[in-house]
Amino acid sequence: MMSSPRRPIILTRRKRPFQRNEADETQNKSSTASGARSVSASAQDGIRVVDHPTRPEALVVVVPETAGLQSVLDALTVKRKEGGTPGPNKFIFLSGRCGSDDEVKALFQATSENKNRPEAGVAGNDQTLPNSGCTCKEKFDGCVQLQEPQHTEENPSAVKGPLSERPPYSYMAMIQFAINSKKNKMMTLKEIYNWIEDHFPYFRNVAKPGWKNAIRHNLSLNDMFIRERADGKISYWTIKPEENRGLTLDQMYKPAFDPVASSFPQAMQSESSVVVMSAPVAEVEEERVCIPFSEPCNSEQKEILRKRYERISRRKQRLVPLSNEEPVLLFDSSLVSTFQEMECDLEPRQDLQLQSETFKTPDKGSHPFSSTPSNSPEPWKSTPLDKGNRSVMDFSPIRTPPQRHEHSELSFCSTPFRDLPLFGSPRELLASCSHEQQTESSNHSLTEDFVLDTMNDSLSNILMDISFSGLEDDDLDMANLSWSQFIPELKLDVSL
Amino acid sequence: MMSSPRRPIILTRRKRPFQRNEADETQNKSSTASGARSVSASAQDGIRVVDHPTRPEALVVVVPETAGLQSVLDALTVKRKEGGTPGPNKFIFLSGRCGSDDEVKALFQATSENKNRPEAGVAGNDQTLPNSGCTCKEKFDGCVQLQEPQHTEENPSAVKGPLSERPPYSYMAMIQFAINSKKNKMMTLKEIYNWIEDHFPYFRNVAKPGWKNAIRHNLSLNDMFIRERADGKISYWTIKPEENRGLTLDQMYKPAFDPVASSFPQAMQSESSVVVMSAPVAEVEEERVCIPFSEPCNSEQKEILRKRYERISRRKQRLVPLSNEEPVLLFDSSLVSTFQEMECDLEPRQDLQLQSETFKTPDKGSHPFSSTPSNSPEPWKSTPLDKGNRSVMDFSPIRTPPQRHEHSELSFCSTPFRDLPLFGSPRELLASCSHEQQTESSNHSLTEDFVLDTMNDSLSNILMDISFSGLEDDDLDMANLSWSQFIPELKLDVSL
DNA sequence: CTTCTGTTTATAAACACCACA
DNA sequence: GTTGTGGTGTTTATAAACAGA
Ligand SMILES: [Mg+2]
Ligand SMILES: [Mg+2]
Repeated sequence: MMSSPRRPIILTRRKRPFQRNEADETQNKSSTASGARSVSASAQDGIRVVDHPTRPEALVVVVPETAGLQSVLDALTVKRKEGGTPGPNKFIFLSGRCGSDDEVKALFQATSENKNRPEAGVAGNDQTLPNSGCTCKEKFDGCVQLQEPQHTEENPSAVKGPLSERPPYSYMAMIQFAINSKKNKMMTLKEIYNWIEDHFPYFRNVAKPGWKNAIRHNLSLNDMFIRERADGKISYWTIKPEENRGLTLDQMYKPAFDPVASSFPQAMQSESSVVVMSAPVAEVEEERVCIPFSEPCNSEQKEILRKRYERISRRKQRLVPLSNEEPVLLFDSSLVSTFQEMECDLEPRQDLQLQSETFKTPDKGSHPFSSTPSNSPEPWKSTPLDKGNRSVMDFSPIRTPPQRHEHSELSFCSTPFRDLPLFGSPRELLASCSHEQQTESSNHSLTEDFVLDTMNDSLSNILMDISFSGLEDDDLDMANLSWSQFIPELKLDVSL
Repeated sequence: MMSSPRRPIILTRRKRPFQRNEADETQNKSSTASGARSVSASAQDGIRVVDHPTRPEALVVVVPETAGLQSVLDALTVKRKEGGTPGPNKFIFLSGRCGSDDEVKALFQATSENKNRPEAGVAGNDQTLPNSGCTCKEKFDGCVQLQEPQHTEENPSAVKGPLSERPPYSYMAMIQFAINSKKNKMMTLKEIYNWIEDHFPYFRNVAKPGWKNAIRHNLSLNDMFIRERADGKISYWTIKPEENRGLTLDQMYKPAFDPVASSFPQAMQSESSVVVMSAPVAEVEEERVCIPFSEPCNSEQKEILRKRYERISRRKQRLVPLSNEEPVLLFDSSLVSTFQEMECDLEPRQDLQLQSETFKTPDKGSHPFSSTPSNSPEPWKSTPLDKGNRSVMDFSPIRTPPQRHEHSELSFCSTPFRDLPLFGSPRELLASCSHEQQTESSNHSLTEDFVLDTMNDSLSNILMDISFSGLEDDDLDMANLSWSQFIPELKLDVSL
């Protein structure tokens, strides 16, 4: 029934194209009119740059595998000249053959439309936030919360497909989803409960009440979740900004049984690769977040990338791909091979057997011979062929090596994207990018970093957040930093 | 049967004097001849300074409650003049009325005699350490491992009283005991297993094999335990030096059923207080480890001390005293009242009831109403009157606020006491001690720090380790730093 | 007094990784 | 060389006790 206790298993590599079910174009109801500029695809070397349908600060870049990095930069430069000054600062790269621009936009419309749900219709608990002395800015568009479509009371049973299947996300992941869904990135415990119950009815309907204990346990135990007390009595849970990957539920791809996310166009489900990465929100000076591209990479380069990965992620154990009914996010296999040796040989999976009873209740067996309690020494009753049931999503907090400050005090009015700019200028980004290497082998190109940082988020989620403070929407005084000025510099560094 | 999962419950406040059983003076077999100097008690104001029976670097200072700090310093100065140059640098303070000097020495003989057990007689696994390319110094006397009395094969059944009662120590504590028992403060996993099995036969005899899983789990999860790989294949587990409290099993007081530790003189079991604290081994510059004395302390001072405690200890939740069959370490109640409001009103404890079945097997109940699974909403089947079953020992790692370095590389030949001196000079100690305060209320005296740092180790274990590098036994070139020169400075600072 | 929130430990489990047979 | 295999290490889940508001 319940899946195994260990579940970093989030986004898994898929083997075949999805079994696409039909009810697709039914929910194209999202905000195509709100922030969507027109699709302006500048076809250079087959590259197409498409506005994100709902997020004006984001661009979707469709890159064929044959296209070089130079072409991408050119295309972005052209696109930059078309747009206004506070242009997009987030880039979602799709590598591989994709359908039309509308299909690309529909792709992100579907996933960014976050489960139409009344955000404040549950119990009225959420009103505590805007009223309790919090003077946050009301409109902040750099954040993730794109929904609020004022659907009052849809059928909450349609939120998840089977209505009560346990989501494939760990508690740590779900808490991050919940907190990152708020503008100010802070939630009370009760709000977290409600968010999870609303988005995953499993916990409201079938889970034992102990799941709330588990939530509290995770909040306390994980260093990335910190409690901040307002002057009043209520305390909010936040995510350490320097460890926040900005993960949100809408970044996750929902498998076919999800009626909302299943509207992927068929053409994209075969060979495309979606690479979306959330950069850490706080200051990141040592490790760079770069565009992932598949470049050939020899073994020692792999080793360098592996070590670099270990510096960035707190995770000590590598993640590996695969599974079928877990949520899947498509990506190009050539990206994987640089870090994990292409273990895509998944067996046909004789599914069932004791499928529904693999969860072993504790205290039952008292296996007297193995120190790991479940390593049943009788091999005939082991769970059949769990190989292949692997994943690649890394929800672990970001490791920030020096850990300079013990975490800032409670700052209510801060939107992390604004108060904690990644860099003061594009030149700072590039300087730190090449500065990092010069101690050891200083001759590997920038594209290696791309691949590396792909590994950092386990090849699944790379949203490049350049997000200079000078380019923020309301800091237009500094916005004369030309975006196209940034592109040639990057080009220069790469060609070196 | 098994006690509750949550067990920071280590050293508990006791209510009445112990039921002292008789087999006491039988094991005075320890190394009185080895490093024991003669008892030289300099009675000033009733203070007696006694050499530690087995540890030449340590002094036992018996301080009546009426004695002032000045008297202690005078007594230590006198004692210093008697000894040689590399004099003792560890001080164990006994406050309260104690017996004769021999009784005092017998006290520490009994407890420091660490469970006579052949250290290499189990399976031969321990030989990996001295042979595997480790070039550690063979003789290091600043460490804890005092046993090795070459008792080949005593009855291992006599190690613990009931032969298979679960020890009251958490896994984290036991791992610290194990690792700190080694000279070089590093152990392989197998060595840790063996040490625990040898010292607590419960795990060899009655525990389910899952306890080894728990050990590994603790090693991995706790940041204070770090794995260091030699160039070879074996990997050692160590304790982050800056978080190591130096806890050892022989610092713990064993209750009466323990035949070894039960040899406390009767006179000391009534009103004495043992205060032993291990200073962190690594560099500690912000927070001072000071002598605990009971000084009157008003409420705002308490608040300062409480906040300071929170800076030092990683523990977020206060510890509270009490229990009866748990190991007990005596301490003066006036020390407690400064931090924890003297909650010594323990009920008479109607002991049994479902005493032997309080451990609830998971998955049994499915309590559908409380998010903490065991909060059985039926109050009639709750465990009876657990109030009073409290403790005060803090095994949590020491919090080092800035966390400057990511932990040094694997240094095999280092003995932490030598390589990581606490201070370069006594003056540095005092400077940092008074330097710490000057930001806020700079007028509270040094004795407040004493009380505070008592709180840090939960009023139970304070071993003052002054341990200047210049006073180390083989660095005699710098040893002309007079010890008596240090004492007046401290005196000056205190009287200020 | 209870309930909710928060902290800490214990235990089971899955699985990754690796030395070694 | 490959290939299991068992020991070691990491991570998550769950139950539980208990502190504190
Ligand atoms: Mg936390
Ligand atoms: Mg660890």
